[in-house]
Amino acid sequence: MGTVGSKDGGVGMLVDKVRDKIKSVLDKFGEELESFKVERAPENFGELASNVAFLLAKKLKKNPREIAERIALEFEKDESFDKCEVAGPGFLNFVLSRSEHVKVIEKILDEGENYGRSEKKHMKVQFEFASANPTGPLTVGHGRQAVIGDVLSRIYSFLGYEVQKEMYINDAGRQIDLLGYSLWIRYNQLLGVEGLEIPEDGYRGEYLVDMARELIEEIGERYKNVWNDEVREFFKSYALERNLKSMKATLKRLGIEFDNYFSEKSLIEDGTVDEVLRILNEKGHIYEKDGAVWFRASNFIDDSDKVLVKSDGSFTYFLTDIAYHLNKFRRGFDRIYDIFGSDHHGHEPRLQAALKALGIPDGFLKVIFHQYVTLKRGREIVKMSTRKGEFVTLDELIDAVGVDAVRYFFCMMDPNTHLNFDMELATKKSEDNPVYYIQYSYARIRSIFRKSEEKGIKFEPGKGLEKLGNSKERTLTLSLAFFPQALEEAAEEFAPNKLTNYLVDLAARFHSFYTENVVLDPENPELSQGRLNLCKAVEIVMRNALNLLGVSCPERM
RNA sequence: GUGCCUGUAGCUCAAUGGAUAGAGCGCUGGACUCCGGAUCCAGAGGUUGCGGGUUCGACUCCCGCCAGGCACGCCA
Repeated sequence: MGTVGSKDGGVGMLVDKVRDKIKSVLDKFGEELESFKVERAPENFGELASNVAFLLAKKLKKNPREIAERIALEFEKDESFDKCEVAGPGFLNFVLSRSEHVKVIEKILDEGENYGRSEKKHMKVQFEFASANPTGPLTVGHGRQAVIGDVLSRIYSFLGYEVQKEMYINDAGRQIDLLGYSLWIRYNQLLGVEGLEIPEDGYRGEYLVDMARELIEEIGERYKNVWNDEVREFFKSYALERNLKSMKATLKRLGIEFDNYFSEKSLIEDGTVDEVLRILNEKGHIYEKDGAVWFRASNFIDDSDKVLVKSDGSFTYFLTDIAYHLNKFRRGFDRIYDIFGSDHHGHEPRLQAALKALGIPDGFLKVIFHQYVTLKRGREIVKMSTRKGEFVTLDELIDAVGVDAVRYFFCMMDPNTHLNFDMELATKKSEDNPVYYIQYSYARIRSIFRKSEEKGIKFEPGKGLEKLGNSKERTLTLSLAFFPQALEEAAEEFAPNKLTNYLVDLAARFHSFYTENVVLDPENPELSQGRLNLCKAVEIVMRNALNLLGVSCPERM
């Protein structure tokens, strides 16, 4: 099945129980199957279901129903199962015994904040994300990438990987030159110098005017009408530092901090870029044409050759990025995950080609793409562009809807789909908001525990679990057992929305349970204890999940 | 023109080749003298963009169209 796995060799306990049993039955039959499904059964089809009979039927060229019935017989003698039925064309539907359900809750109470965590995998991986050009404030689009990267990092870490979060700083190249020059122009404009205009492809955002104003306070008119190499470097590095600082501050508001920041310029200065050129040259993968140095991408992929060194002698972003990945490889990572906006998708094939040319193994780099965010104010679509300076910044969005909503909303949809973010709706803070729905269920549980003391029912961990067993209790417990599987799917598919979907479902099942069952009933102390324990298990799973999402767990709302 | 992503209920989105395609919002109608009604229960709502193909079985895989987004630079 999965490559991620957990310390029990896969997923939730109940699922493992079924899986192991099926395996042993197959073994008894002298058969073997590479993989088969064990999943949550639809309503009215038991608790868990497997498609194993279909797969075996295909292999043996027999009737799936007959095979399913033979397998089902083997389950009748097993005390861990209350029921095993054949349904439809050959599905196997299982109902687990009460003692198996009890074990789930006991395990969660026992493991607490470690429930769902996997043992160390001794795999060193890196997530690189939010590597926006430090040429202006982070936009909403960057925010989506940052949150996805941060949540995936948290999940992978929880699942036993050694994870490093890194941000690449594009502090070399033409964009930074333009940034510095744009700032110099704003500076001079404020000082009353006439006839200066920011170039067409320069940075026109208001933030540079503010920055120039502060710069004047710091250094006065020292660089008025002065433009030379020294001044250029000064404005470049000043603008860069300031932008970087504000980017970090914004991300920190969202609870995102990096383990490492990596400078593009350092790759030029330490010779890695030259080394890449040398290696590629030795291997015959580059050539000169029109005064530029080209990479033979066409030898590896269906694409045209790409420039590495421009005719003016400067390096392309592509070249430094190759050097960057060579550096990552040498740092000993087992795997690199780059998170890119979809507008960079054309970059991946040639980067992969270059890594291949350098002799870096296939599969070292995995690129995760996310589609961009369409920001709306009501019906009006807000067009975002850093360079023109028309954007709603990530900071503004956080101001408007809060950290929890921002993080949750960026996670709640498949990264591969376009995200419509209606600020008007998000600022409503109404019950439309799934994050409130989930947090409300958490606060409700906390409230029950506060109430329990008032009612004189002291919570006793592990007590009364055998009293549980009605349908709401069972379905809720089943959901708890699926938490590790939800995490695994989120990790394997790089889809934080698997986790948000899991949480909404868990919250709904809790609310439903809560409505039908009185938890604190002085007339039934044993049952009250059982239900309190179930609530505690839900609380633990919710907290673990919310922590991975970076969303807060309110005691009260 | 070429490549990538997307197309599912009125809207926003789910559904590792499986059972009757599911949630939320909105709409209609119900539910606390009781642990938090920011909740719950029920109902209406579908030719999964269109057309072929693969097979026991397709929203899912393959081919061809249509629509939207993105990218096709000696920008990053």
